[in-house]
Amino acid sequence: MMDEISKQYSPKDVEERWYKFWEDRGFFSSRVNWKKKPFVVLIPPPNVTGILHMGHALNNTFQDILIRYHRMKGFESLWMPGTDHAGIATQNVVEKSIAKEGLKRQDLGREKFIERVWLWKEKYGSTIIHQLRKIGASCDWSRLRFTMDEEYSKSVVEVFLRLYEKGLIYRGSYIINWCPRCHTALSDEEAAHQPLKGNLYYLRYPLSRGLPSVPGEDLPEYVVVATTRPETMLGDTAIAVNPKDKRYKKLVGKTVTLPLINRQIKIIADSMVDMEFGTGAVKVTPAHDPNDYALGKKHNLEFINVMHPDARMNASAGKYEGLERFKAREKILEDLKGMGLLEKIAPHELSAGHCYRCHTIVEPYLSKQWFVKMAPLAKPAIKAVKEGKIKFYPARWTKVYLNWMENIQDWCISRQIWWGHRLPVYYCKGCNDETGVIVSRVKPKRCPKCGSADIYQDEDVLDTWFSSWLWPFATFYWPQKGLSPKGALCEEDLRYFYPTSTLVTAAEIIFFWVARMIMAGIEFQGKIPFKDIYIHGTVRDAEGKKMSKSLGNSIDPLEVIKEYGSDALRFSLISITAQGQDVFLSKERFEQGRNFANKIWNASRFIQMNLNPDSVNLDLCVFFKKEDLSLVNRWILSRFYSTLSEVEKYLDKFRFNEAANSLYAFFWHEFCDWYLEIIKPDIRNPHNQLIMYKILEKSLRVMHPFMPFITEEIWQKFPHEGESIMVSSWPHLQKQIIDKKAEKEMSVIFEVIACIRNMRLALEIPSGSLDVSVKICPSDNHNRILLESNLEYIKSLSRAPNLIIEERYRALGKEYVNVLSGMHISIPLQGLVDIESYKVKIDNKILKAQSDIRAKKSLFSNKDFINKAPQEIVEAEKEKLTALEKEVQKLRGVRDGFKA
RNA sequence: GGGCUCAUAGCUCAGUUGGUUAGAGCGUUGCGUUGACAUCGCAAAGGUCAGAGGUUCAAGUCCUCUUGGGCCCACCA
Repeated sequence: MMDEISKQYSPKDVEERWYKFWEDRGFFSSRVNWKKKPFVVLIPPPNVTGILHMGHALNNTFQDILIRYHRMKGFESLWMPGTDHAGIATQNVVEKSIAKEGLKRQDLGREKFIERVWLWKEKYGSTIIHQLRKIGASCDWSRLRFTMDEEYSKSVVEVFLRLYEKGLIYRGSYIINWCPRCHTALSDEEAAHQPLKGNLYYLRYPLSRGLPSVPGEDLPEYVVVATTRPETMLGDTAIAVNPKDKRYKKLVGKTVTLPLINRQIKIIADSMVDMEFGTGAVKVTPAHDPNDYALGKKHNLEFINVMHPDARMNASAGKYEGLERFKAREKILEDLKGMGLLEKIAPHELSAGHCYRCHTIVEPYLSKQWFVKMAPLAKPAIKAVKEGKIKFYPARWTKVYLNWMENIQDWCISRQIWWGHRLPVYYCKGCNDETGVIVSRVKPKRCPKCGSADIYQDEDVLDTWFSSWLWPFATFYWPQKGLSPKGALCEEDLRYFYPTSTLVTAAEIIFFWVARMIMAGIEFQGKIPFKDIYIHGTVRDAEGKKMSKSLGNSIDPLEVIKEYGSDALRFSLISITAQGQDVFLSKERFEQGRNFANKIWNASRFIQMNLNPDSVNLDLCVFFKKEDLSLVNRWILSRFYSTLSEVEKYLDKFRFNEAANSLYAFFWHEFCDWYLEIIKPDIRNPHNQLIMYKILEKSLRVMHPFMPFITEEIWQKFPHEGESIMVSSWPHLQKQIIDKKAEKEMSVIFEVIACIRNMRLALEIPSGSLDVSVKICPSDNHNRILLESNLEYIKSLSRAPNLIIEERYRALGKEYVNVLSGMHISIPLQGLVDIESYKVKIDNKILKAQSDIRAKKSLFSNKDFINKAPQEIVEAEKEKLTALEKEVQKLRGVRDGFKA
């Protein structure tokens, strides 16, 4: 007995129930099974602070489709879930939360503050994990990992040590991106440059007097430099000009007096200076600009840091000490102006790095940080992609990746925040700064060099990405051996599931994450971490702006699920997202998915109401051959398998939208609109019963990865084998059932029906009594038999019960005729309509056909076409031409018939 | 400065290795339906594929340039 299907599909009643069912039965979890091939997807771990947005919904739907598809195809399918501790982001959130109690993190102290972060994480950190369940994500939750797990941290420490021992990690003072609000260093990737409207300030630096002067030498009173950041002038230790610059030739080696500070600074020459820009003379501030830093090193200049970590001016700034940097800028300009040393101000478009967390303008800042030497790691990672071992979809991202990798800069990995992996670096107070550095897995009791026990750990933590780049193998507990805390054998898991299969992510994190995972995978596992990388687009609003909470233009996926259902959300997102293109979303776009879900629901309901379950209990295929099936049954089977083949082809190429649209068109417009309508009058026929059921059941399985909930709900109500559609097998592609001849024949029938419908509309004939005659050439047995043997439903679908098939043209007097595939379709006019207007219509048709004929003929008059084009194209064109010529002939006959 | 990407129906977009009749969803218009579904069905209208040149027997598709959007990278003070 089948459960009845209710009239309305109501997603919220079913989604939660099935999700729980799947999870309770353990369908999401996977274990090493050497008899099966693994298929592994690593979730891009969302931040613990994250809440589900459309980008996640899109990203995770792609992954879930891949995972469910491969699971059904018989792979040991593992979707590894987890969250990222997101150092700065999380610290900021918790700082805000304690601020409500009037506390700063410094009030609590490091240890207490970290405790609070963990408490926060326990309470809110799995929000997004719960939300992912709402969209149906079939992650193996039993393997859930967190980048700050105790075990995960062991991987991080191990990696740090190995790189350090290899000489790939070093400490040094360099200009880094400093966020004055977060009080930490940032990597170059974390300080994205954004255009900024600013000014170019032209400052006069007076030439110092009392210098060795050559008699008769005509020296200017001052040198003018141009700068966008005048406040840094307090740290200037030189002026640089291009050695080729004639304007300044005689000034090289001379000294100027730095205004406001009255420091004597030299004019140096360096080819790095662009003569075209500004005045051709550059102020050099080695402690506040990366270029100036390089100049400073090269020319042995002094490095004067003029700011505190919070971007207030420090003691080196003289009387400006204590002023915030932009306040100091104003004051300095004012003072220079007063002294007549501000020559001019010109508007200037510039770009400045912004903190990726708080969007504060970063300060290029000289400080001592830890770095990873990247070039040696990049080398094999470049090779792997160039050799095609790792492929990007769409391929264009390959170039982006290679370009970055080939110009890779060292990676600043130390952060001056509290939440994160502490550097496994210790210092001995007994030794000096250089020799007292100890890198160790555990805190050493004594200094190995001097034996002192006075040892302390580095205060810094590692960049968050320094843990996430290990995700492909740290999630399998590398480098641990033996049983994992979750009871699996670590090495075995790693050996079986690594390398993973497909990574699905957005372009924004190719540098942050994807490239670094490739480097870490090759370095620490000796193997690439994944084979395919599918890069999908960004979700934008209808205006094309990136959807984000701060812009207030986001559509909450959970709201969409509430209103339309999870399957509708998934299907809509997938079907409108072309490979690698951005998606422009508005809420109405989810109606398409909702409507499709409803269509599936109602078609199933209809089938259930008309299905005798006994008729499908036996595998009736045994009892009849394909040839015994009616044309329409052979046709729908063929269309199903053609569609299946397309879906597989598209999924294998990550063309999800094409796969979704194939399914949509097949199920709705072929199965529902044509097939079910055709078999309706004869629905109890055992063949129809069986095929109808089979097509529905198999379609549900193919649609399941896209729309997991509704397919499960319906599948369970029909006769089925197994516990759940999600662990049923993917339909086997039976190519021999694809029947192009049946598809061709059905398309002739569809054309005839559509033609009659159109003629009826044109003549405005109400339903019911319509005399139609289809006249077929006596030699055309094929079409005659085709139409005669399918006459019943041609009549009913064209609502022309009096339809007759005739072998010869019989004059009906006045008639309206269409010519189609060599057939005359004719409706007697019964003197009701204006013949002249139909003559005009026919004349127009003749004209159109004649112009087509001319186009074809010119094609054939071209010898190159006949000689160079492939034979089958030429043949096809010939056929089209003869068909057109026949049509014109017949149309003429019809038109002339009117005259009779 | 270098690179990527987009421009196709009123709107939002598909269109894979070039093949001659360029598709979908929404919208519009007309018709229809008393038991699968109005969250429906049948139809229609609507496109010189941004512009110019080139390659080719054949170009929405490949190449060059132009125009106009979007994005990324880069040390121009």
